[in-house]
Amino acid sequence: MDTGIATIRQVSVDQILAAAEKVFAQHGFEGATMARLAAAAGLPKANLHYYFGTKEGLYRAVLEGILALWLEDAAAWITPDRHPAEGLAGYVRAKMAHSRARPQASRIFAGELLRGAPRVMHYLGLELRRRVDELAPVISGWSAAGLMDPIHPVHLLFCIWAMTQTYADFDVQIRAVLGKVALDDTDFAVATETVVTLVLQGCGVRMPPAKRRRSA
Amino acid sequence: MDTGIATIRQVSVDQILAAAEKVFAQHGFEGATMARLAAAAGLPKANLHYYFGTKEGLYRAVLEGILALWLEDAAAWITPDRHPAEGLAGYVRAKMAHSRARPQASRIFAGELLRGAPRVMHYLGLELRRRVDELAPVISGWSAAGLMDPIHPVHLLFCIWAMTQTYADFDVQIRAVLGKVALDDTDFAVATETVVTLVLQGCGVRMPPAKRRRSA
DNA sequence: GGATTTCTTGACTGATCGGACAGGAATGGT
DNA sequence: ACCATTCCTGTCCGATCAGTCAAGAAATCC
Repeated sequence: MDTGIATIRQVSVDQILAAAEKVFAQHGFEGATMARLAAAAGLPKANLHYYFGTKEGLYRAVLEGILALWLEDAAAWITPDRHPAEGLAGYVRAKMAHSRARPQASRIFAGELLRGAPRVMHYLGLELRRRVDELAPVISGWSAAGLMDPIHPVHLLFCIWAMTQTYADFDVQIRAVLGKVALDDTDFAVATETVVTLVLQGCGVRMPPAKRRRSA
Repeated sequence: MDTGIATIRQVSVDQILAAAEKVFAQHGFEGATMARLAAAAGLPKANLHYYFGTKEGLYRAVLEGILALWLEDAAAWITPDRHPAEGLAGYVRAKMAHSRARPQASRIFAGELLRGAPRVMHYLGLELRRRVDELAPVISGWSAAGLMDPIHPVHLLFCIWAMTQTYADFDVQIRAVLGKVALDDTDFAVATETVVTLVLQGCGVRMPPAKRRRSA
């Protein structure tokens, strides 16, 4: 229990969580039934109740896994020691990669927000806000140092989140408009560069003083 | 029936649709129950079935009303005869105003997209795509005329939609981070100017040749 | 003012939901 | 070999769901 070599438990739990991420992303909390969640996990329905108690317990477990994964990029890239050209571009690229690799996670979070976040309100008001309060001064500092235009740092974050996550949340729309069954490497590269350009130029980021550069 | 002075019908239908927009926006399609929809409309449950047949019929009616309202701004602002500084800024401002005035409509649409648009797929692939195919050349034309940087016009639209609609769809998140119960005029003004700046500067829009200007 | 259509309503139904539970199977420690 | 714990699963249950229905009330038409 403490020592926890609960291999069977670990495997089953992971199996259920992975399946639940897909099902909840596709059907939402109310639309997902325990029967479907169980079928997706390849386990009897009662097993899900055995490991997670209730449907909401399972949902929260999925969300918590996502949220833990959710707040890494910003803190890693938006730091005072970086030039904004590096920090903002790196952050946008990381989030875009994230949108491509795990779109379902993003969609579950989006669905929760759409409904007013009834199950993660505490997180929004506390944890997320605390994180933003750490990021905003960094961006303001860049502006004050003359490395970029003065811009409202929090609204800039909202805009970055919106642009990057739209490629995960609303990808049906994007695929429909582009007339593609799935977005390929090129599509994502173009999208990423568009967002990076909008952010860097939009914030009037001056170019950094000639460090190492990758080929275009 | 044809001549249609069906006043009672008209009133009831509008009443139900208005209530349904709120309920569907808050709870989603699966989460909204006919009982709750009826309660919000102040009518017995059976009345909703009398006028709309099924729950999905009501939902589609709500969505269609939204979609009709949805595609006006772009065609009005993104036109070849405008300078991009005027067209893009005007479009962004219009969409931001929209996000503030009718956030619930935006949320229903967003919820539908999140789930893969099972009920409006035809619209995405046909109507929306057709509209975008009309808008993209206008933007490309602006770039070709040297009025702004060359940028992928469709991805630019995706980004504009994302940024403007995030203030409707995810306003819980925004309110939580800003620590506000509701966004006031100032908040929305700052948000709007942030988005306008990101778009105009981000696209490298040259300033138009000295027309009338408002004070800053 | 009687007939006819439109509208309203509470009561009902079959299906499905989340969840409970008890007992059987497998596992692991000794 | 034994036992205790963990894990698995078919079956059941009360609640709630979308949708039905028949009969009453209101409005409309001739």
